[in-house]
This record gives sequence, structure tokens and C-alpha cells, in this order.
Amino acid sequence: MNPDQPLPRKSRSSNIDRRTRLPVAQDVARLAGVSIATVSRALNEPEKVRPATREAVMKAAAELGFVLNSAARALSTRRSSTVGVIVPSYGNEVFVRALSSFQRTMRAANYQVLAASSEYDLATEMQEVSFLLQRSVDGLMLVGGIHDPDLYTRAERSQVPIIQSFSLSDRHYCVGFDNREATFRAANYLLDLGHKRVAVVTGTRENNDRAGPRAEGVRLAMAERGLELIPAHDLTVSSGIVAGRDAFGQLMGGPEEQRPTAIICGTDEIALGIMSEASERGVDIPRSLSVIGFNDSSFSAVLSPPLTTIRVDADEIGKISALALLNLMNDRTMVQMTRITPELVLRGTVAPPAKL
Amino acid sequence: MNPDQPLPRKSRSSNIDRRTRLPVAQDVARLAGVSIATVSRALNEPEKVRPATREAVMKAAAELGFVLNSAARALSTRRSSTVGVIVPSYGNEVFVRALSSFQRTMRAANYQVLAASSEYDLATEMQEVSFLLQRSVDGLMLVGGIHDPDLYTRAERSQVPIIQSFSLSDRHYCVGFDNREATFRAANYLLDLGHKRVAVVTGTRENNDRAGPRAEGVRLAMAERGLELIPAHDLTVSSGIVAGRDAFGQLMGGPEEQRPTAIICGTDEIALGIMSEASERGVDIPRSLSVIGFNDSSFSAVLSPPLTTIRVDADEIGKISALALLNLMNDRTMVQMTRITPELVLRGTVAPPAKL
DNA sequence: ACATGAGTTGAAAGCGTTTACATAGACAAC
DNA sequence: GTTGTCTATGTAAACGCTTTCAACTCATGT
Repeated sequence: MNPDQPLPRKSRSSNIDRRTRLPVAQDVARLAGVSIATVSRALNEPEKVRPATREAVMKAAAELGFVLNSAARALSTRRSSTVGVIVPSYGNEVFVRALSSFQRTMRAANYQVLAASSEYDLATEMQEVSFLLQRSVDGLMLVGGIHDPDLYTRAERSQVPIIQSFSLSDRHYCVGFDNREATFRAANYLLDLGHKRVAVVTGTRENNDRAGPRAEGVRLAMAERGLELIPAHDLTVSSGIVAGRDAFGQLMGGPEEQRPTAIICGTDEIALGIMSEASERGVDIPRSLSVIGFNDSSFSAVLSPPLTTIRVDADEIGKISALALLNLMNDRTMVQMTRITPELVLRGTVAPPAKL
Repeated sequence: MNPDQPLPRKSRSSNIDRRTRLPVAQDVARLAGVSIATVSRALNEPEKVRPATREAVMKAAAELGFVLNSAARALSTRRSSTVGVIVPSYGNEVFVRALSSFQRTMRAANYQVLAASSEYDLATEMQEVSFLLQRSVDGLMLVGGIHDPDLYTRAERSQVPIIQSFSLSDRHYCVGFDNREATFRAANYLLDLGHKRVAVVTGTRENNDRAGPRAEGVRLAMAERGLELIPAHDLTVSSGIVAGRDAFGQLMGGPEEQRPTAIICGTDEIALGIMSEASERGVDIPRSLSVIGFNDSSFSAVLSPPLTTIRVDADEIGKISALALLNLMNDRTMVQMTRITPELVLRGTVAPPAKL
């Protein structure tokens, strides 16, 4: 337009060089009449500077609207005050709840959390972990104990502690519960009521140490009573509500004397799918079919009938995991395993078998 | 133990000084026989270095297991490759969905996302934003257009672009929809069926530009037909399923001729609560009461009866918001407003009023 | 032969903190 | 008065990158 007008000096970065550069510690130091080191101390270790000095610094900082540059801080201290979390999926309410309380706890300790989902895929998870390590997170929370073997190596190399959640392990720090025992107890409850044909349907068991053991628990309980969990009654489906609907079809398709009289589900979503399909096909729950879910999702209590389910305190898992990780990151001693106890919540979807 | 043994030199940071220090660019440079500048270029702008050199660098980097230190990078470039998102709550599936697709899109562009929830509180939101700005996020996604006035000032000061979602604005970049129009259409659908007493129940409307307009839309549709949305039929509740149950009690408590024949809900969770309570009290949906939800949550289609609801494509909102923000952060031109169209999904919870 | 210029590379100056170390006072003990 | 101990502050060197600028290498055109 106007070639006479001198172009603004190109700044170093591609961003516009604003006259209003953000204030840095040096500016605060100048205004407060102290050195930059004192500014840093006043902000990070207030007890180490004389009250009068401290206040001068605080005042100057407030006046300028100064905020510490966290990248510089991270570079200097070699800690990012950031932790990473990888959950299998955001579609499962229980993970979101755990994530949420994990985050709340971390936030209170002045940590930021970077979250990602693996979509139940080990390679994706590894990729996300790489990304997180590159961001030099100070700690990592993972779900379950099955991961890319490289993951542990890499994390250790970067000295990033890992906390495992939702399952137990004797080789890693963990906050979780015994998945097998949970369904074992649920199955026993059904067997006590007289059920003989109990089915189990879970999400994918590949690289998953929650779903597999849940099926195991049922098998075990039945075995103890001389019953067999027949293959047709042991289903692996993709997770989610629609998967539950499909499962119903597969389980209840055969002749009546082969159909299960009760189903234990790996998630409440699957249970909901089964209930929905049952209602559509006119199968009465619980009179003709008992159903037990897992997780006690928010909707479970208000279904009709309300869903009997295995409740897991996800908030607790998230919170304790966070506290544990905080300990680990600060080289404090730390119990290796925290065991959460799932609780069988009796509601309206279980009854004795019809033919009893 | 052994006082003769010299103590290991105390390292600068409190961490243990590992013999296995992580490799830095300098190490790669040395191994590849090039300068550190070339390493940086090979990694960031491969096309600017001769193929042979590039490969030498890559090989050396791989051999050492080198990863860029993102804090150093951020400090140097003044960009963190991190964006922040604040949603009102993780308890609302629709926000989680949007967040998830936002994240996926950002991730593909090599950005990390820091997420937080405001719990529908402006002060909390502002606090989180402060925290995010301190982390020097490059961009911000917020839900709705009502925020602490400081928020915009501070963001602008840091030159952090903001994208608003789930509602529209002519003052800010936004990806959302017309909340009033959405319920307006839903209300008209009910009115066309002959309903005269339509109620509306939403979550908190304070500092919320989604819930308020949703109620507005109903009022407007009724007004156009000479009907009045009476105060007793216009409810604000805390969000969630239990809130829905309460709402049912309040709305259906009065004498029959004052009860609404249809209810439009601000979320599917509220609708679920209402349905649950209705079923418990023996009120037949849809014959005695029609219900319309909002968001089309995953469980809505499998309720019995399946919930008629206003579907909002949260994945789309998340994805487009991310793309928009990416444009903004790269000083690219950008449409100011992207309008998503909600869709009324007809299912089983609406029927003509009983007394027609 | 020489200037021109495009394409590569290296040296070095940041980026904004933290922190080891030095220094300077103040005060007590001798 | 000297010495030593403390405490509060300042100096300056990292931290590990990116990027400007200059230098250098080869073609290429004249």
C-alpha cells in the first residue's frame, strides 16, 4: 500500500512483536529494586526472603501482572509439574470419573494433567506415552497392567514413575481391585439363588487384565460348585450398549434349555444393552433373566428395573492414584499396592431362576 | 556406612544425577558429526538439510534414543504446542464427546490438550484459565459465551486465541448452535401435536447461555400460539439424573388440569430422571406425558421407551473447534462463526396429549 | 577469470527461569 | 578489635533448544 512506510521490524518468532511484551522476572526485579534471584525466591520459597523484600516483590509482580513462565521453569528445574493419564476410552463413564478425580487432586497440588485415550490399543497407548514423555511429564497413570514392554523401559529411562490403576500387580505400584474376585462374588450370589446357567459377557480381553479376570471369576465360582461355564455362555464383545444388544441375541438365540438364566456383564453399558434388547423381545427381567452389571454407572440406578451391579469407587481410585503418584514423584515412601473393594449393589435385575 | 568413599557429586537438581543422563541435541550432533543447529533443522525442517546429513542425524538420534526437550523448545519458540479446554462438567456426556474429538484433532496436529472443568462456576473457570495461561497454552476452547470479563483481557494480553463452543456469538469466534431455536422447534413439534401445556426444565441458567435460551425457545413457541409458559412449568434444577426425578415431582404434583402434558428437558440426563420417576409412579410415557431430551446421549436410544431428543453433534463441535483454533493459532484466516444444526430425533417418548 | 546466487552449515545469541556460590552485613563471642 | 556464624541478597552459570547471521561450497552465467 504505502511503500514509504518502513516495515515493522520482523520479530524473532513469527508472532507479531507486541509493544506490550509480557513482563518477566527481570522487570519485576527492577521495579522492586532487587535482583532477579530474589524475585525467584520470593515466589518459590517466600520464607527465605525478608518479609519486607518479599512484599516489595509481590507488589511489583502484582502491579505488572507478572506470571512465571512455566517453560523456563521446567527447563531450569527439569520438572514440568505435569502428569499424564491414559485411559482406555472416554466412552466408559468409570474412567472419566477416575480421571476427573485424579485431575482434581493433581490440580490441588499444582500439577496439570495431560490426558489421552488409547482406545484399548497397545500401540496407540505406547504412542501416547511417547508423546507424554517427550512433554516430560513427571508421572504417569495407566489403566491396567498390560502395556507395550517398551513402555516401562522408556519410562524408567526418563525416571518417570508409573501408577497402575483398576487392576492389581505385585510388580508395579497400583491402586485397583481384584477383578476376578469381584465377579466371583457376584457369581456366587447368583448361584446361591439357584442359578445353574450363568453367562458372562465382557468387552475385549486382548491385552486387558480386567475383562479376562472378570470372566475367570465367574468360571471359577461355577467350577467350585461343579458347574461348567460353557463356551457359548462366555462372550467377548466390543464394548458399549449396542454390543450388549448383540450379546443378548447370541446368548438367548438357542433352545430354552441352553439359555443362561443369568448374565454377568463386564460393564453397565453392556448390561443396559442386554436389558434394552430383552425388553424389546419381551423377555422379563429379572423373572426370566437376571442381569448383573459392573461399575455402577450413573444411569444404572434409574433403569427399570434398576440394575444390580458391582460398584467400583472410581473417584477413590483416581484420587488415591494421584496421591500415590505425588508421593512417588517426590521420592517419598509409598505403599506398593492399594486395594479397593468393589461392592455388589443389589437392585432389581436379579431374581431366582424361573424353573427353580 | 563407608566414610572413605567419596560422596557422589551433588547434582544441581535434587534428583539423582544418573550416569544415564538423557541424550540432548549436542550428543546427537557429536555422534552425527554436525552442529547442533543442523540437528535442530534436521528434526524440524528436514527439507532444509541435505538428505545425507539428515539421515546421519536421524540415525544418530535413533541410536541414542533422543527426544526433543519440549520445555526448551517452548522457551525458545515461545509456543508450547499446548491448548487448553474448559468444559462445565465431565458429568455431561456431550462435553466429554466434544472434548474427546477436540483432543483427537489436536493430537493429530501435534498439540497436547490440557483439560479442566469449571463445575459451572465462573470463578473456578477463571482460575483454571489463569493456570492454563501460566502454562502458556497457545489457544483456548471454552463452552458458552459467558465468562469472567477478566478472562478475555488476560487472554488477549497473552495473545491466546479463544474459541467459544456450544453457543453462538457475534463478538467471538464460535462453533455452536442456536440453543433457542433448537427448543423452539421441539416445542412447535409438540404444539403441532396438540399439546397446550408444555413445561421446560433445564440445569442452572446463571452465567449460562445455553440453558436460558433453551427455556426461551419454548416460551417463544408457545407465545406465538397465544399460549403461556406458566412459571410453575419453567423449572431450573441442578443438572443430572436425580435433578430430573425432583423435577418430575414438582411438575406433576399439582391437580391434573395444571400438570403439563409434555416436558422439554435441557439434557437427556434430566429426561432420564423424569422417565424413571414417571415409571415409578405409574405415569405412562408417552401416553400421559411426553418427554423430549437434549443431546442424544448414548443411553437415550435404548431407554424404554426410547427417548425423543434434540441431537447435537458434539464430535463435530469438538473437531471443528479444534480446526478453527489451529487456524487462529497460525494466523490463518478463519470464519468467525460455524453454525451446527441440532436435529430433532423422533423416538418413543412423544405422543399427542391424552385429552385431545 | 570473476561476480552472482542458491543451497548448506556452523557459531553464537537468545528464550526466562533456578540455584550454587560468593558476598555483605549484623551480631555474638572472644 | 578480631573472628566466626548467620542470614539475606546478588552474580552468573546452567537448562536444551531455535534461529539469525555469516561463511562457505558449488554451480552458473558473463
